[in-house]
Amino acid sequence: MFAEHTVDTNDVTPPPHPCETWPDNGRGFRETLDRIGDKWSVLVIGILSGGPLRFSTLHRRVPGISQRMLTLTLRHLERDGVVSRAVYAEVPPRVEYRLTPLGESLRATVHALAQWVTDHHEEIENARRRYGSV
Amino acid sequence: MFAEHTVDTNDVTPPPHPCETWPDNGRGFRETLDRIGDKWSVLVIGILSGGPLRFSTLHRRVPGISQRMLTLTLRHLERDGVVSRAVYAEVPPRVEYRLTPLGESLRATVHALAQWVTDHHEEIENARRRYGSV
DNA sequence: CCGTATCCCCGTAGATACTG
DNA sequence: CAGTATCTACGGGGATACGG
Repeated sequence: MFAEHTVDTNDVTPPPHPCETWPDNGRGFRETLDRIGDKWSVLVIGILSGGPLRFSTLHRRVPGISQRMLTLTLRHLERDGVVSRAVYAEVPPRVEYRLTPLGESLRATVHALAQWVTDHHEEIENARRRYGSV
Repeated sequence: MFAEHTVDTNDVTPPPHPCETWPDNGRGFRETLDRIGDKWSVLVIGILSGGPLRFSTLHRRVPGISQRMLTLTLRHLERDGVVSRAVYAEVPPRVEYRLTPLGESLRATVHALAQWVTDHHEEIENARRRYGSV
């Protein structure tokens, strides 16, 4: 997938590219990436990686998400096999969401992404200010 | 960041919170994530991680992107300090894009993401089929 | 070759109100 | 509590045509 190419700058030997074996040159990649790369999925996955949570708790922990979007996001993640949904026949009703094994396998990556964003948030802010108004 | 703890089945007792290191409880995270998490950025970053490329080459390598969206994506990445743009006064004109050091620091994460998607693409497809039509 | 400028569509997402 | 239902808007993004 991502091309094999040598960089002229110094000794930057890039780590081996994992994506050479892609069937349709990235379309499938994009398609799947859209699933976990939409507006809320990564955040929800990250929060659920701390353990199972019920709907309302999740709603409180995802800042700014609407009830509707949380529902939709969870449905999509459930459909894609990343999140599982358990309904407990109680009063009051209780629904718990948790990561499936597939979802768990995303933990490290999501955390890495979150870490990067955390580490470089300021840097990006500064770059944007330097760039001026766009 | 996202909590690493294990949760018992009832979440009555407040568990150690994810996102503790974020100033505004995740909003900044989402804000920054939107930048690199839009429709094309991750793909462009991944492809540029193979080395500098000119516009037309990039255009060919990002399957399905329109000229307009490639331009916009590159501008945003440039603004955020992830990509740099070099214009060479030649005939025919040549413009090269490459990752900045900040962009390079994203390489591992982007590749991890790409790897995950590659590894689990099929699995997700299957899950979606099992789930039925939505 | 490397873009900008326009037009326009349609999906995403918010607000609000209502149910099991 | 845990969702649906509906209505609406906003803007992302494609198609196309044109400029440097």
